[in-house]
Amino acid sequence: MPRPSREQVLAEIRGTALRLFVDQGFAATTLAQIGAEVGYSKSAMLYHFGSKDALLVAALDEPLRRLSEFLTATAGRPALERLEAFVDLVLAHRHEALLLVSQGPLLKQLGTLGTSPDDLLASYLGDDPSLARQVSVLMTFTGLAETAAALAEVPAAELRTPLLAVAARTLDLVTTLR
Amino acid sequence: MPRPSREQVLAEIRGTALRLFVDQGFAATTLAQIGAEVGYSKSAMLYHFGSKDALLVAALDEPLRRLSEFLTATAGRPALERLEAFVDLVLAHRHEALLLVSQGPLLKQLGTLGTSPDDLLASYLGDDPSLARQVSVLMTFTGLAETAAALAEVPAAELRTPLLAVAARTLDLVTTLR
DNA sequence: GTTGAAGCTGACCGAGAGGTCAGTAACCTT
DNA sequence: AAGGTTACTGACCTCTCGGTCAGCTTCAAC
Repeated sequence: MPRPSREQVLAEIRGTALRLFVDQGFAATTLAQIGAEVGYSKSAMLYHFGSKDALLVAALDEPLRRLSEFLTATAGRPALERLEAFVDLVLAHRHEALLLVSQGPLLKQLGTLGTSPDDLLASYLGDDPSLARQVSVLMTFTGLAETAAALAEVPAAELRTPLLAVAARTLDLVTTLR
Repeated sequence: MPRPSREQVLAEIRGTALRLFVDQGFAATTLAQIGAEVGYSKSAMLYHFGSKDALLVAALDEPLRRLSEFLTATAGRPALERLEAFVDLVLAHRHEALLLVSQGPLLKQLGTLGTSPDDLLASYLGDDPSLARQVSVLMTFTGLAETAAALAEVPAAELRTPLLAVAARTLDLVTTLR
């Protein structure tokens, strides 16, 4: 069989690294461990990404861009429709979502990221940055990510409906639903 | 001035360790760093607790007991009253709450804890372990902890009302509210 | 066939981690 | 005053980590 292209290899490394960072934490994850899971040596990780920090940044870059694009693309949509798309996005990328909400301090001290989680929150807040609204959005955002990750064994198709119903309540969109 | 009692010193170490574990992650936190913050050496941490893992267990023991006691004590109460007390508990111990929800894998591989987070969830679930109910409770539990921690600069008195309102919606207790 | 770049490895290095241990100072107890 | 326990330190050990480097193989270009 043909050996995989460079971008395929890099993508696999990024994905594996991200998963391990989420499961064990960034500091507790070893370059050698990441390498072993994808069938390469620790040196190969450093050859491709230069440093462990750079690997984290690279692994976060795509999810962050996808999320950022989603937020701008759905900025004008009706709230419920937007939420629906957001739930699907979280379900499709549970690991990434969890990392973004649960590793706040780590991401802040990293600095070199294009978009910060705070920007994303502000983008969802829209024109109402009241404390009540902040709490609603934060509860939804973090709750969705944590819950989808905690119920990792439940398939997305099964999890989608209850997740959407609860999130709609949290955001006070129930009247729209009924 | 009289030098602090043994239990005072131990409690201060546990509290500082817990805060650093939450802020930086367990693996990224150093015994020397914990020691420096409380004015002792790394060796003193090991003298008092024996190992870094044992310090984590010791630091988690009291919060877990408090939470466990709360759950059994309020098991029979009306849902809204129970939620109110729970919000107050989370607000009073934001660091502990965040550690419990965000470091799931770490706690599991620890093993030596008296009560596991899963037990606590089951205790709140009561007699309805349906997926919809699980999602509701998980969203509330994790969302509250993450949100209270994310808005660390907002005082508890100010955060209490919006937090309670949103959590009540998430748990579908709004009719009770109105 | 030669050349040179790309991909990757394994040996190595320095730093920093948790943990051990002998020793010391302060404090009871008798 | 003496003895013993408690609290704590600093030197040291060992291990593991991220990172560097020289060198090996593969393969495309010419």
